[in-house]
Amino acid sequence: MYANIIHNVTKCINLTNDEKQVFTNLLKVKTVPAKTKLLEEGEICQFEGYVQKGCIRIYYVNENGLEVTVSFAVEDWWVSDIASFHEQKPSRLYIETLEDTELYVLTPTTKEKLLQQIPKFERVFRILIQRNLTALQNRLINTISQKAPERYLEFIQLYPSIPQRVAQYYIASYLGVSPEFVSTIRKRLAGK
Amino acid sequence: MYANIIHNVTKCINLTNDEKQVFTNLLKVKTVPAKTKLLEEGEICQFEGYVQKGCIRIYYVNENGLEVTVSFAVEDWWVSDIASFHEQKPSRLYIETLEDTELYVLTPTTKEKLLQQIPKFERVFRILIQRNLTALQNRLINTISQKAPERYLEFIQLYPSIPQRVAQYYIASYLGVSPEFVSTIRKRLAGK
DNA sequence: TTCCTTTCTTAAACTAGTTCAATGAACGGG
DNA sequence: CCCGTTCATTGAACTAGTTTAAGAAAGGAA
Repeated sequence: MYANIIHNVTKCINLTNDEKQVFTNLLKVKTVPAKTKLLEEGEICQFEGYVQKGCIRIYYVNENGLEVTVSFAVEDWWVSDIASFHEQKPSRLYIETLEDTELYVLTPTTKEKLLQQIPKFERVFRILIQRNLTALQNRLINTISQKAPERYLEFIQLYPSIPQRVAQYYIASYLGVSPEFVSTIRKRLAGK
Repeated sequence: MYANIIHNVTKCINLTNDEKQVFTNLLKVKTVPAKTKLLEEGEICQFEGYVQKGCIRIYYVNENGLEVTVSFAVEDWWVSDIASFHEQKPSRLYIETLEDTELYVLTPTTKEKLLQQIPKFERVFRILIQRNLTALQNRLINTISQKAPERYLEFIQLYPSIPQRVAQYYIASYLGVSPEFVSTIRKRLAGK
């Protein structure tokens, strides 16, 4: 049952069987139907979740009501608003399931217990946040320096399963173009 | 001499006089002339620096040779490639002074010593990286959801001193527009 | 000062992407 | 099974931003 998440974590640190036990005992299983909001703007994020199954979207709504998808999370990704979770301050983001989803979650309390009992987990979370930072930096650079068709190609490299799974306007809101223009891009690329 | 950096750090944690002493003893003062590269793509970043005086630019050069300015750092900002520094892996970024600059730097060694002797500094660095993440997220959202003139206005809010200090094409490469279009934006805004 | 170099501005022609509106495809509910 | 809804496609008219090229300002070195 916990094979995936254990595999994910042991890429960063080694765990004894006892430690694996302690870890998985602290996880809460959360099963959520599609189209459910796990976090809304203004709320304080109380979870860090590992996606066992399903698909999630993290997005921001700007002053004009325009949605910007910051990232997706599918199987084997972690999802949270890290800043809101750590500093226990209101989030600017929405987090929403796009499919029926199964998560393993840590709350501030269980995460603290985990770090007390197995301090080397600090490393796991530091690596997660650094990866997050690097990914975001790359995304920013690409957004600024590349045209939409190139960004689309990189997108499907990063999330190969997403185009089959979610509505096209979510992809548009990730790429920062109109849904119509995603159609145009696809037609052009198919033509080659 | 170290008043600024102490003030910066004590916004996150309290320090006794002894601890302040330990901290500042571990800092290396680095004086760098303008137009000097502190880090180039492919190198491993060996510093985290606090800007005591001067102005620095962090940028990325993409496949087509186009430069994208990721951020600036002026007085009271920290500067580093966090991912490269922590994981001791090659950087994708360039870091360059735009003015004669005075930095207080930590190396991997001195940072480790600092954390051993005053573990509560962990908190300072965790907050730095989280702020970095939040700032980057906001920047991405703005880049995607706003037009260039709005982005320009937010830019001068974030870095009020920069337009007077650096060439306009650096601002253009931060905003993701051509230098000519920055001219156009300025003319339009001045006209109001 | 003068000259040279670097940066900034302006305008005209162009390209990337948007908006609007209409049509078409896919899907779930009764 | 049909019907309503939601999403994707297409095209035409439009807007934001680029490119190129030329000239004007500004700054530094001799």
